[in-house]
Amino acid sequence: MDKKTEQKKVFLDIVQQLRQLIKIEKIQAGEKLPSERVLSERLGVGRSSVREALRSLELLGLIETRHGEGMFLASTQKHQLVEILSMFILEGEKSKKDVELTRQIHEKEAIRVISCTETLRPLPVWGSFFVKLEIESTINCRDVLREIIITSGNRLSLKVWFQLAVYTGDRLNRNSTEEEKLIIQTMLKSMQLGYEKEALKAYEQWMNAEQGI
Amino acid sequence: MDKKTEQKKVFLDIVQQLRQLIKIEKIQAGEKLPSERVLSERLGVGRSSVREALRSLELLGLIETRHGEGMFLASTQKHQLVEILSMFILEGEKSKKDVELTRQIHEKEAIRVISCTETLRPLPVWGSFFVKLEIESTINCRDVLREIIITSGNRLSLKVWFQLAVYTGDRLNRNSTEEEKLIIQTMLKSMQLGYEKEALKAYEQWMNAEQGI
DNA sequence: CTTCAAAAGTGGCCAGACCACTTTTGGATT
DNA sequence: AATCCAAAAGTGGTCTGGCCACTTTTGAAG
Repeated sequence: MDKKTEQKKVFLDIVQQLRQLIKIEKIQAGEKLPSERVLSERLGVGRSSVREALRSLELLGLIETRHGEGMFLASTQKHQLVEILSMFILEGEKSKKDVELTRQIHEKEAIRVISCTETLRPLPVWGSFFVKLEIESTINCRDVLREIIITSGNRLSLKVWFQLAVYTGDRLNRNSTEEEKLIIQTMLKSMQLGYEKEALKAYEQWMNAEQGI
Repeated sequence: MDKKTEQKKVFLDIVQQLRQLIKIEKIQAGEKLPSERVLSERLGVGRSSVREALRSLELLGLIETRHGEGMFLASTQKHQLVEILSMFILEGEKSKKDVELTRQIHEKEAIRVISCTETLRPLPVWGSFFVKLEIESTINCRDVLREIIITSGNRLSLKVWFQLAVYTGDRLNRNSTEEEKLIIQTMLKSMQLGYEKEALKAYEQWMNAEQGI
């Protein structure tokens, strides 16, 4: 069913797989990534395709390359806007509440965009989520939200969100409760069906349930 | 002296040259770009390097590729040709469209918050706006939006918005047209009365009208 | 003039080669 | 044994050429 979205763009697929790999191997900022040749072999694709993906990530500032040494996961904060945000956060000018609310602004908008965009809803990434939700008894909250923002397609929004998510820390980067899992399932299902209101309602429910954690 | 700034990466250099090419040849949004092979020859580099640059721009959403057809400048909103090149912030690595969309995310949320919050709606600031709209034949677009964001009460959101607004520049910091003025009046009125949907509808209308400016 | 298959043009992807640079290695020197 | 240094290995940077899949154009047959 997802044939048409799968047949395209190997280099985009590689970008996804790289993110998986970084997660699985727990590669931290500043640490070394596998070499191009190794990635090429491990992923079963040509080196040039790997390079296309890596160069894209480099232009996004997500990785650094050092000639003769290798590639490294970029230390965060290269973006002007991001720096400003960080300054604001460190100043503690207001409360965590504003950070949280602002983060949620981006999350809600992403949900709206996806729910209202025909071409975004049937993406294979959702399928993998549903499978995971079936198999696993829990799921990482931040991962779900990040995937949603990424899929919405606004890369600047993603950058802003990511910084805010980092600040939110372990209150976001944690496994869901059983109750939350059900809500998340409802939300994703609604998004996929294009039910914007239901999706947002589930999202609100999720965020409220989170308060008790 | 500029040892460290010297262009080692060909693919980054190509990104720059593409920007020049688009400017010189006056290629507009939606129009076709030279083929990879032509670019390769014209820029005197290998096709694989050209592809690394192009794929990076694609991931950034600046160009679209259609298999068998060619590559096209991403058709964002129908801007005037004036500063298509400013769609690129090569150091900032973000596209104009994303900046605008992200800015609007914050604006819309502020409108929602105000419309749904009893204590925010009757604020005196709105009164002064209505007076001004009565007397003056026009009003500064940025001022209106800034006031809305400020009133919504999320200071972090305001900071983010302000940075984005600076970047948007004179397309935002300008006086409204007669048509816009009426829309703005409708929007403010709706907000004050708590009519969220109507307010957002007017906002959308405003932003769409802005495209023609 | 219409039809439609072949050709041309284009992006997608891969394999191999060479270069420049850095790190590692292992033998020679002290 | 410790040190030093040149060779080897590892890695990113780039180019060439090839093959495939897809779209548009072309030109000959009807």
